[in-house]
Amino acid sequence: MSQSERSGNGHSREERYDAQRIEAKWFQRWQSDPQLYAAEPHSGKKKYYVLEMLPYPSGALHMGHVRNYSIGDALARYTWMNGYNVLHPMGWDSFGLPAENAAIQNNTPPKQWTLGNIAKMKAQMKRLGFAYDWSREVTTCLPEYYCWNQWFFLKLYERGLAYRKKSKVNWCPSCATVLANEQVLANGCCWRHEETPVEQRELEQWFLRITNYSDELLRDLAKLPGWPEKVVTMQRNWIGRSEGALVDFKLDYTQPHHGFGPAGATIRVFTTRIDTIYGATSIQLAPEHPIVNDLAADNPDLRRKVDHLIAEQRKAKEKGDIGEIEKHGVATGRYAINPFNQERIPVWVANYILMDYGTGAIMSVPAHDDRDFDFAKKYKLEIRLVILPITEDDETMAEPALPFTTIDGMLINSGPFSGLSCEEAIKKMIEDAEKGGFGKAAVTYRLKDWGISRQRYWGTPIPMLYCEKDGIVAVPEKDLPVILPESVEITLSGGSPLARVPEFVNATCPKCGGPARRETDTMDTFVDSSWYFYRYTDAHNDRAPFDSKIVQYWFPIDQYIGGVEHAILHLIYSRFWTKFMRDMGLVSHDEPVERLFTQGMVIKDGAKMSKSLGNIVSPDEMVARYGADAARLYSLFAAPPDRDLDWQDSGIEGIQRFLGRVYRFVVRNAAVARVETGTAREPALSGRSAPKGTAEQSSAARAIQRKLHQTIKRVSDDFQGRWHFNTCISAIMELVNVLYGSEDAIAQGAVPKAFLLEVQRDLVLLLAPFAPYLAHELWEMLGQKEALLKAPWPKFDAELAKEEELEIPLQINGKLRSKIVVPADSTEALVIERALAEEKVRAAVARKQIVKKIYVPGKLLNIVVK
RNA sequence: GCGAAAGUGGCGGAAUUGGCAGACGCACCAGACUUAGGAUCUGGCGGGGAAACCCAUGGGGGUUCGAGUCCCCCCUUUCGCACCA
Repeated sequence: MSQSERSGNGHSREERYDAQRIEAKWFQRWQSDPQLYAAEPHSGKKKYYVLEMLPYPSGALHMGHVRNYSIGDALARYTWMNGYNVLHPMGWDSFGLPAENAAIQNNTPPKQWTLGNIAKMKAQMKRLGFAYDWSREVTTCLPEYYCWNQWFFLKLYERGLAYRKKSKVNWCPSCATVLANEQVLANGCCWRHEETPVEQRELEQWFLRITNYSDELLRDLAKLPGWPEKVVTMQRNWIGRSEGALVDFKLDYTQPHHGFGPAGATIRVFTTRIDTIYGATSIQLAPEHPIVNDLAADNPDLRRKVDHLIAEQRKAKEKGDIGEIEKHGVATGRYAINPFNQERIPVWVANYILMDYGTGAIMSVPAHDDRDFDFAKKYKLEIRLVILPITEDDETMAEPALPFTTIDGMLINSGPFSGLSCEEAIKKMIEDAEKGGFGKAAVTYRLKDWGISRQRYWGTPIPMLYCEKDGIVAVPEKDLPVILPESVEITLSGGSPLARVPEFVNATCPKCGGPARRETDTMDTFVDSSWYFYRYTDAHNDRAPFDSKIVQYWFPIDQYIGGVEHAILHLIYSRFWTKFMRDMGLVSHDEPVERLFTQGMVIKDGAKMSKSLGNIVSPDEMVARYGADAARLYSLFAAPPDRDLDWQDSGIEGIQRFLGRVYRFVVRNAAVARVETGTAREPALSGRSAPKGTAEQSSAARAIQRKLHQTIKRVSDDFQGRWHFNTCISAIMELVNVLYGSEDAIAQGAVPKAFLLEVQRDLVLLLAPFAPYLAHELWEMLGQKEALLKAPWPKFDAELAKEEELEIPLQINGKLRSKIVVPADSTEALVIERALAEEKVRAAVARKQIVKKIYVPGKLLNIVVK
């Protein structure tokens, strides 16, 4: 076929790549087979659990979802093709505040709104061709699921891991509910209302004792080599373990007219540098420290100043520039005794001390701490040097620049401890403090217990009752689930909407049979997502959250894929939940997720897509214009998946063009190859049955074969390694370009037909994980009967991928001067001989002395001359 | 302030181990075809220069036969953490 015949009067109708027609056809077929993507319950195959983070059913998928699921779907399909029993489920994180907002705005019940959204998004996912096992779909807002949230809550309560306490909580006025610490942004605003400062309120709340697992959550990060370093670091920082000591400073009551108040006579400080304690020249208390209240009780002037500090701290916290505010404080006029040397040091209140870290009190050592140094300078407090740097020459030990904060030092001015290294001193001083009963080793954490009470309607009811006689009483397991009532008036003020539903609130105490009031708070939705991936393995179990034996088969999750924004919240709660379930005997592993992948954001014009910027790209529109395959392939092609992706409409057009090229090539060559191979006149080119170098193998055919196997390697390697699907898709494009470049040779019959069929088969197989619609269409066109979903992945043959000739760049003194083509098996001597015969090299080397010849086999030759 | 990642053509990006910088795609330019299409095919495309060549991976040094890649200093961007005692 000549070029003009091929493209002459435009493409005939069947040569046009009509994504909509193809995708509609396969969509229909796939819908008619609900078992298509089902995981096998009993299988001798190796299992593979690939999971994408379940979405919140907001109403429509966005491009971030498409990207996330395209990665997971490609992996699932690749894994199927490699013979695994694959679990690839999907579900809905469907409780949460937006449903209530929608209810208020549209007067639609949250359930109806949510289920409607789920239906819409599920249809979008199906249209995009994602291969989910829908028989395992999990919808967290349905009683079949949240029943088990309640069941777990009872188990936590039985084990003392759920408890109720009055505490200062983060209150978002916009959400009209409490937030977990993890849901408060660094700027002190709500994670969902980035402009709304979170307030502090005192409320009775339910907490989960995640801090029981602080150490294990930290330690087991070492068991997660398959997690991004970044996420591991974020979790480590979030847990914030800090090793040090608690030391008690007694208030000095030898001062006239002072007793002590309800907070006692002892100020307990936390320090990581007990070795510097002889340098402590003041005690600094957080403004909200209980002892401050006592000290200010009969001192209105101090009270006023302290209140000012509190207000200032709060304001800074709300503005988000805590850390930026200037350090200042106020002397209380009182003194405390350093238990090591009985020295009286002044007690201050300072705005840089936080009540919610450590003990809310520190010993201030200006010479060896940056902040204490600044503070002491400002208020002219004594700065006493107690640590010297260790130098080579002991004689000339110089005074360091202050503050000297490093721990590689030696103590001076520290009584019996002088002369010890810091490390030694820390050990010894803690021992002495323990012996003396005024201190001990201690570890503090930044991680706090997880407050899960939410004063909202659309969530899992907490299965607890309050009886006038028996107090707090758990709902008996047999009475679960506590059903969330459906006709509830929803407002965003006045506490939980459930409190206004008498049928819900009024209950009977299971202990005494008397009247009881039901808990009207619901659970944080992060409870739902902490264990949902276990439910997928046994989604219809109505006797237990899941069967442990089934979980045993599928867990851990082999690959979890989602956004890095869940690095702390969801991923730390999930780890906690797994450990708690392990301690219950429900599961036997320590960590739920073997490998984690965090994909980058999809942005447009350099900014995150958002309504206000008007730069939203709608998946529906992309699918309608270019097809699902193009949308998916582009989302993988435009950038490596771990980086942000800058969406460009012209880019997806290029992808559509590429799919068209593939389509047209197969349309032109499928039938030819099929018919001819039916007669088996020509040997297949590849495989061991066809010896290389036989006459039938034109150089064009060999070139195609070489490129094919190089492509198989590149694509396969990427699935095993870096997941740089952008480069493996470009590799497939290169293969297609080679096929186009060979069309004249094909037309002349220089490419054996059986091989032509095989190349097309492999091309389709390579494309199948990324563009399933087109791949299925072409697979059928090639006359393949086997199911493409589980057809074996093409095998890479290194022999067939080998180049016969190599182009060797020639450098003179490291500068590229020329290139020569040599047989691939050339010896170094031959390459050098040929290189020296090359004209440009001869000129460059003339009248010069060759100092050195560096040959990198198959790569390059560098001749060093003088 | 601390920690991490990144910085390469007009654009997205490639170069996985120190070995031809710019693969693949977009945009653009030219040509072909013409049932005139926002289709398809072919070719060109970092900068300078007629050419030989020279310059070029945020900037400056260094190591090396050879550096986008390794080392040191600096700049910028993004992300995370942040009075954490």
